[in-house]
Amino acid sequence: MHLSEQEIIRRKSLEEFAKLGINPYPADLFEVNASAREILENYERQKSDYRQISIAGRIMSRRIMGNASFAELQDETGRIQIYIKRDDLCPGDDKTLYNTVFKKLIDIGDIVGVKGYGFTTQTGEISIHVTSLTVLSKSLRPLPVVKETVDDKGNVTRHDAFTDPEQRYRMRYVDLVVNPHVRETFVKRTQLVNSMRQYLNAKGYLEVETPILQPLYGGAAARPFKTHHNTLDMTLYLRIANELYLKRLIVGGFNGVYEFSKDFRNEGMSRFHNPEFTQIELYVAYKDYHWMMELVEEMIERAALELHGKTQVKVGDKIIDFKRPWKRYTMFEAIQHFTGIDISEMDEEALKKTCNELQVPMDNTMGKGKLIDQIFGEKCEPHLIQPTFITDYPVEMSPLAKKHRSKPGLVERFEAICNSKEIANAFSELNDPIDQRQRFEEQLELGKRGDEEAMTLDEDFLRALEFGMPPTAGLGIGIDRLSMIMTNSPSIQDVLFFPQMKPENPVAHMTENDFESLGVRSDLVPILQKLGITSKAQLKEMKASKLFNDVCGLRKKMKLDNVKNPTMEEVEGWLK
RNA sequence: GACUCCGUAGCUCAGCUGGUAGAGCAAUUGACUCUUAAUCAAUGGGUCGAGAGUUCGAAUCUCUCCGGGGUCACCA
Repeated sequence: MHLSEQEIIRRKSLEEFAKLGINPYPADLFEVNASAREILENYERQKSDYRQISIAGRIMSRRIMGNASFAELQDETGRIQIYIKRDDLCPGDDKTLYNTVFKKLIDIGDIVGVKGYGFTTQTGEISIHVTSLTVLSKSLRPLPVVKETVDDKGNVTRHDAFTDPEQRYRMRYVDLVVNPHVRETFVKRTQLVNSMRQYLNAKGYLEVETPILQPLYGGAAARPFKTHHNTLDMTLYLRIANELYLKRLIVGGFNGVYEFSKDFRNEGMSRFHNPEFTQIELYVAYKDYHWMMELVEEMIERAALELHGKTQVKVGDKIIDFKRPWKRYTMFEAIQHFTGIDISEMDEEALKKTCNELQVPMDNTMGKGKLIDQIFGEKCEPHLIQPTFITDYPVEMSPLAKKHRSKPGLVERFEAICNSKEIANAFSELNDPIDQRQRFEEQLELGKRGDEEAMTLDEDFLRALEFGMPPTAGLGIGIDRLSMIMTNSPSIQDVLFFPQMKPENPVAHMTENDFESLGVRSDLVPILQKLGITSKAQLKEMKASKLFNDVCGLRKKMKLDNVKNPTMEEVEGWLK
C-alpha cells in the first residue's frame, strides 16, 4: 500500500501512543453533556451551566503558542474553540499529555473528548478552557483544511475549500466533515420528507411498503434494471414505480395509502437523473385530480414554510414562491398563452405544421399526443418558473389515467411544474378495467414497434381492477427534484448522499508480498516502489545492471542508510 | 450516446510558444501562555490520471484509454 508522507507520520503516531500506553481507539463510552451550538447560544445567559462541560468532536484547526494553544472542535452542531493551557491540563510534573500527546500526536481530523469550563477570550469568543483531554479516534488520513475569513461586512470567504465534485461525491464523509452547507442540505431533505409524512399521516393515510423486486415492471414508461432470483429461477426487475401495487391496496379497501419509494430506471444520467431516485406516491379513494391539486399545493406550501419559515425559496438567481393558490393552465391554454396559437382543435397534420412554424423539432413517428407534448416542452416549460399546474394531457401519453369527463382525447391529469421541471404528476386514476386493458394493449403495440419504454400488460393488476377499484386520485412527487429546489442545489448529486459513480480505477501497485515472492528483501521494497515498478512484467523487462544501479542510487538518495544494497546476483535472481 | 472543458503535493491552484516541477494552506523541527486564514525561522513532500508516439529532451505537442464536470440527446 502506497502511503503519503503525512499518512506515514500519522501511522507512526500510533506507535508513540502505544509506547505511552494510550489506546487511540478506546472502547469506553465518552459522556457528552453539551454541544457546540448550545454552548455558543446559551453561555452568555447561563454561565453557571457551563462549569463542567464534557464535549466530543473532531479537531479542525490548531493554533499552538508554546505552553498554551487554541484549537477548534467540531461536533454535529458546529465548531467551538477550545483553549488548552499546559499547566491546567497537566497540573503535576508530568507534562506529557500536553507536550507530546496534544502538540505532537494529535492532528487535524482526530476525534477527541474534552472536559472543561466555559469562558470568553479577550477577543470575545466563547470558548472551553480544557482541563481534561481524551483521544477517541486517531485519524490516519489528512483532512482537507478549509479556513475561513470574515470581512467587516460579515461576508465569509473560504480558503482552499474542498470543491472537486468527484472527490466530494466519492468521499461524501469528507465532504460532510469540511463543508457545513452539505450537512444543511441533507438535513433539509429529511425535514422535507418528514413534513410531507406528517401532513399525510395527519390526514389518516397509511404509509405502506410494496415490492422493490417485481416480476413485471409497470406504472411508468422507462427501461428497468433486470436481475435474477436463483431459487425461483426467474427474472425480476427493480421497480420503476410502485403505482400498480398501491392501487391494488386501494382495491383492497384502504382509503389512502402512500409510500416513499426508491425507484430505479436504467436510463441516461444527468444533473436531473440518477439511476435510483426517490418518489412519493399517494393514492386516495373517492377523490379526483382537482382535489389532488389542492392537496399538493397545501402540502408543499407547508413544507416550504417549515423549511424556510416563509413560502419563498431562493433557487439560483430566482425566487420561487410556493404560496397558494398556484397558477393553473390546461395544456392547451398554456400553449396558447406562450405561443398565441390555439391547437385544441388541430389534427395531426395541423400540429406538424405548427411544429414547423414554431421551429419545434419533431419527426414523423410522433403521434398527436407526442406532438402536443413536444410543443409544450419546447415553448412552455422553460417559462414556468413559479409553481404551476398544467392539466388535461393527451390520452396517448397517459395509459393509467382516466379519460377526461368532458374533453375527448384528453385525460384527467396534471403536472406541477416548478423551475421548468416537473415536480409532481397526478391523475384521476383509470379504474375501468375494460378501458385499462385496451390501453395496455395499445402499449403492447408500441412495444412491438420497438418502443423500449412501453408498458407491459399486468394481468394481475387487471384482475384487481376487475374486482372493482373506487374512483381514486393518485399522485407522484419526485423527492430529489423537490429537494433540489428546496435546498437551492443545481445538481441531483447534491441531494443524494451517494450519487451513482463509475468505480474508481484501482491504481495498479505491487504489494510487499508480490515483491517478496520474487525474492526481494522487504527493506528494499520501498525503493522498488519508488522506482515506479507496478507489475511483475515491467520488472522482468528490466536489465539487471540498470536495475542494480537504480536501486543502489535510490537507496542513497532516499537516505536509507541502514538498508544494505543488494548484490548483483540478488538482482539477477529477481528477474529470473 | 454526441460535443466540450478538466485531471500537477493531503487541499486549493500556478507552470503548458517543449529544457530535470512551484506557491499558499497542511506536514516535520524549533521559538512563542488569549490565538482565530495566529505569527516567526528552517526542512521535507510529486508514478504532473494511464499508455503509446513525435523529439537529443514531454507536465507541456499528437493519438488512444480511464475518471470527472458542463451542454445537448435520451428520459412523463
